[in-house]
Amino acid sequence: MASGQSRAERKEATRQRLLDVTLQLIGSRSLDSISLREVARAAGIVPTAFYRHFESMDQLGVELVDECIRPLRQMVRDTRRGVASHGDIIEGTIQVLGEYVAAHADQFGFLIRERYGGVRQVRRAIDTELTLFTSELAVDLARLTAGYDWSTDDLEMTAALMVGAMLKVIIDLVEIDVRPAGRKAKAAAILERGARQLRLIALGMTEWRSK
Amino acid sequence: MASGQSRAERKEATRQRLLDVTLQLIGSRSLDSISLREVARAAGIVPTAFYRHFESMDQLGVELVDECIRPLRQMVRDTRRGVASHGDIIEGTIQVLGEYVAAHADQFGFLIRERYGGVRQVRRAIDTELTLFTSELAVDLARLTAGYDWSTDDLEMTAALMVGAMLKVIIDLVEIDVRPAGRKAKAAAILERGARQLRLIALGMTEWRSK
DNA sequence: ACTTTCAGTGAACAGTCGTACACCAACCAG
DNA sequence: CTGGTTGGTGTACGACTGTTCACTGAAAGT
Repeated sequence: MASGQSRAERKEATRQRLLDVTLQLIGSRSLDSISLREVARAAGIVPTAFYRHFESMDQLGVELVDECIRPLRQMVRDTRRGVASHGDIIEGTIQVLGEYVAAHADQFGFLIRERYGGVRQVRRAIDTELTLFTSELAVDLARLTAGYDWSTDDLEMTAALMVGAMLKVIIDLVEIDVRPAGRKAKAAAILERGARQLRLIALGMTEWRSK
Repeated sequence: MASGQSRAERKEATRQRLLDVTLQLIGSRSLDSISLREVARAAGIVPTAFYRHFESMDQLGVELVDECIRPLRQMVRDTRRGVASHGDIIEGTIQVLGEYVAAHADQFGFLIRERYGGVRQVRRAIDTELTLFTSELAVDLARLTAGYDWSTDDLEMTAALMVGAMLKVIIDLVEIDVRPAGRKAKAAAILERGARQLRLIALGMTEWRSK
């Protein structure tokens, strides 16, 4: 352990280590089945030193959500950019989705597992982000349906349906990702199915009229 | 505690009590954050007596899934019956859904929370049931799309999309159900949104052609 | 150079946990 | 009536938990 760092840097390093080992320790268990001592042990510090960085495991959980959601935000941004250049919106979205989930399987696994099972604060943090995601998609849809005067309610419900479908794709991807026997083929099938579901919805949109 | 029962009946009674208190103890926590001792305490027996009924909390969890899924099966059956008598399939389905979730909020809450966060065996038990549900819907859809020669893949992906949407409805219903401020109105809004999502999908189906 | 700050230490605490074991006493079959 | 079966009891054990407290020593501020 070379130590050519300032004190603040050292602190930030262990803090990050605590977050990292927690994520990796989680594997496929729930956050609140992991003890503070266990995390400290894995991070190579004494239990009491944990409190120099977080006041509880719950708080660590909330900050872990933030960190896991950052790549998700990046994904959304990239998708929107990719959309501008590609002709097929759905194909582009699905492709980006596949890449990001593969690159951040641990983080997505954590988010999925804590979405409903976790502590209230953690659940809330995830839920907020997801709602935000949905509204952003609704805005995009408004652009696409301009001229058909869709109600905001209809836009929101369609966006929610699409986000739900994408979420299911992510979940399925993460679930196969753990044991990589024929991983690529399975992933492709899941993505393809998601794409078809989006197309089906898009097809419905062409016929839909807000009443 | 009047005891005008046979020994077998007494045993079954405490067994059921263990399942009941676990479900009610779960409230909004995860199953594996509940200790064997806690359950025994709530059921009014000594910790060691727990082993006369289940060999571990995990096994109790699996059996609890079975018990919680029974009303779900009933719901599916009722829905299909209701469909035969009603003109509007979607409207009927949604209505039955709303009633069943309201009547079994605890059970559904448990299933939702353990769907991704729980122990492997519990997750598997829930997943199996859900997959079965989807295939049954696919069969129903095959009847409706007869003449348009849909591929089985397309039937399955459409059924999955619909089940996903319904699942989201259930989740939203359970989440508001805990604090009943304006519960009825919110529930109605959620159900209405779910109905519209199903209609949007149905609309897409009329335009879809399997390639 | 001197003092303050503070990330990390190590021992100790009161609890809770799962489980093993010997022990009842009420039921039931013979 | 009798003897085995078996839910349920009570005690005990070692392991692990979150948190307290006084501490150390190197970096940072002056």
